Amino acid sequence: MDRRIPMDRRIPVDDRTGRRIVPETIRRSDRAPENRYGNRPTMKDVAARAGVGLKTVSRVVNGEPGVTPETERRVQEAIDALGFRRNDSARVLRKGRTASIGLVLEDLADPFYGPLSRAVEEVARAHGALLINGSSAEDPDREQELALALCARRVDGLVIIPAGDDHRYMEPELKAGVATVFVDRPAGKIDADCVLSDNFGGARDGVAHLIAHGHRRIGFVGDMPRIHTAAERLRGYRAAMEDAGIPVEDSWMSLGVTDPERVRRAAEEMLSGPSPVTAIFAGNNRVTVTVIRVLAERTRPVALVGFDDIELADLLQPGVTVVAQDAAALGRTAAERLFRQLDGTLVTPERIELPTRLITRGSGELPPAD
Amino acid sequence: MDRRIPMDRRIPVDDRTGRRIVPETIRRSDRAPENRYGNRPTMKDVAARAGVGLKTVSRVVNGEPGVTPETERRVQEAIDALGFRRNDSARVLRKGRTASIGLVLEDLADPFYGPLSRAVEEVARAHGALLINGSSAEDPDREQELALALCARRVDGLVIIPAGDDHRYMEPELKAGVATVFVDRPAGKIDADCVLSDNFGGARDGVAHLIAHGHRRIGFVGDMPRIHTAAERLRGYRAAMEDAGIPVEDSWMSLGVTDPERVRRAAEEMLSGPSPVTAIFAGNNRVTVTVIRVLAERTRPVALVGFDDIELADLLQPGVTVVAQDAAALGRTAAERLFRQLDGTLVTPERIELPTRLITRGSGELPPAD
DNA sequence: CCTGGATCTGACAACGTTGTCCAGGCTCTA
DNA sequence: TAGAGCCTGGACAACGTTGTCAGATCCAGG
Repeated sequence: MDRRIPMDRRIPVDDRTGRRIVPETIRRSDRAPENRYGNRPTMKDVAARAGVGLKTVSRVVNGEPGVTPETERRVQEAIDALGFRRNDSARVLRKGRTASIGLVLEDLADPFYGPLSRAVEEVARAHGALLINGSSAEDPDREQELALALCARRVDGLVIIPAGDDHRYMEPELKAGVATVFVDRPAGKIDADCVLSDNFGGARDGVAHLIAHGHRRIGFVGDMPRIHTAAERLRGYRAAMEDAGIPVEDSWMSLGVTDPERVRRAAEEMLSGPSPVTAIFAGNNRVTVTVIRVLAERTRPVALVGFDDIELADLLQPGVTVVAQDAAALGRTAAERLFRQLDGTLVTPERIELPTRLITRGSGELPPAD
Repeated sequence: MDRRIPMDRRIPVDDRTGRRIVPETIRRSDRAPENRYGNRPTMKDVAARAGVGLKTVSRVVNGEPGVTPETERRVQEAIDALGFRRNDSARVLRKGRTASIGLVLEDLADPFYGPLSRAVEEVARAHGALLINGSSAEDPDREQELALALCARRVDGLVIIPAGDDHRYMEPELKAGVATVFVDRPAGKIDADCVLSDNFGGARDGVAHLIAHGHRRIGFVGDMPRIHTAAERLRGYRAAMEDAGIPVEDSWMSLGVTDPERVRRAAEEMLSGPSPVTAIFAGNNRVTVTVIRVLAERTRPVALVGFDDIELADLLQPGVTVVAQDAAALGRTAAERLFRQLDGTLVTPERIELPTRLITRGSGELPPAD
């Protein structure tokens, strides 16, 4: 066996100075110095300027031990002089954790999601993670596209407010270890963590509240039953009516109509039909607002309970009685579960339901005006 | 000069076998083959399974030409079988553009920022970019921390709603080519793109509106003048008063008080002092809400104009007259300018002011009740 | 049968960071 | 003063992708 060290394996040495030649460095310097992030200096540049090795710079940047104060000072100086900022993209590639989580919202312009999103962000921040988000605009395809784009970014986890009802597209991702929590609405066709409001119980209590105040002809204005929350609230309405032994007439229900103009018409119809309702249960905040407008134009008082709280509800005449969800708690709970999945503390998917709260302000306590 | 190659610089050789030791490679192969993103397959894995080269997979994934349909089918099959998803982190590192922009908000729970943020997201989406965001919670340090963290992620650009008034920390980033637009409030101490509402003009018009309805003793409840928007609105108030030749009394102004309880006290004081105001101009949406509450408890009617529109303002008694900003337009304009910076279409920083709109609903048209 | 092009394919080197491991200098003890 | 053990610093190979470039393969035309 040949034990000689082949010549060409030796470190190349400059003939004149005797200094070792590090070919990479030399080649790099005579290329156009433009690198792609504008013109960001890299650790290599910092190292060259400080006259230290690459890894030493890395150590300083990451506060790792094993660097003399003097060296550290030199490196820090070079960092400041060059305006160096570590490239987290590269870091992520190397480390495998991105320290970021994704949030797939339904619509940020809906005031319900502001506090929810804010709560998720706070939890993420507490765990040192950034939040990447996007809105599905209630479109299942867009939800999927967004969720998968976030997975391609290798977010550590995903909080999803579902627009669709089939989430099998997430299966490979779940298998690959992407922590995932569905919030506000459950996941469809897969087994995953969900954090929901008690939509059924909340609606049932709200309607029962109206019944307790003497109403029997109670209208329900809700969203498409395809949406889980809408279906549950409808179920709550039916349950409360059934518990009270009141048969529900079809003309008292409006389902799946959401744009204000048509909600308005639906409400007006149930108020003036052959057996007009004396109270309305509104299935979500946007419907509630429209119904308030309709009722404001009428003289006969009609009782109203809305699902979701709305700002200024207490200042209206009468104040609006609502079944309030705690949007912030939903977001917080979901995000916390997500990080517990990442810890490994949490393994089995669960469905968590947070209670709702009936807030009486007047509109729900009006007696029936027959 | 010593021209010898030091022995210890030679490639290490195993004493017994004489073979060169390549430590990394050898060690790696007997390490667990688990890679870090859970266990994601890479292009290499796909290539191996499809029996093609790495680059061919890349070509298929990116829809590049030059792949036989048959090869493409094989690759696609392998991709599906393995559940491969391209790692955008690595892609970003290679390509230099992240196709993501950052948004530094003040507070997502504030309803004003929902539509703004949503508008930014829509524009980003139209340009194929993701949105990474975070809230500064009105804390300048947190704003800086967040903005720099986003830069470290190498976002292509940044939309910032400033909390602080010194943005020199962004200088190296701007120099490095990070597109940046400040929105709602201007950048401090640096020259950068800003998209603002016409806070001065809006406030002046709002106050002039009150004056036109006969008011002379008009209160101003605003935020800290350190905040640009607050300062401008105060300036608008003063200008309108001066234009009308009305000297302003100190007791009519509350500046920098923001928590509801203290706003309430401030409002009550200016309503019951020695020269009580007959109208109030509220400097932002949160103040407006609190003032509405105070006025609702009083019998003497007091006129009110608020800056920022609030939901349901039309349903209160009386309807609340406001100076409305177009939050969505602010966001859209800012984001569009950002992408034009990235295009290279836009070079010189500019300050853009969007007009506000006075919406009369009743509260601002009440006559003075002396 | 060879040549010349047009396809298609794959090796290889980046991108900027971090983990591993070794070298060289130092201090401390025997 | 040697040997053992620390401390500091640096070389090098990943991470998973894409750009470059050159090698295969094929077919038509001479």
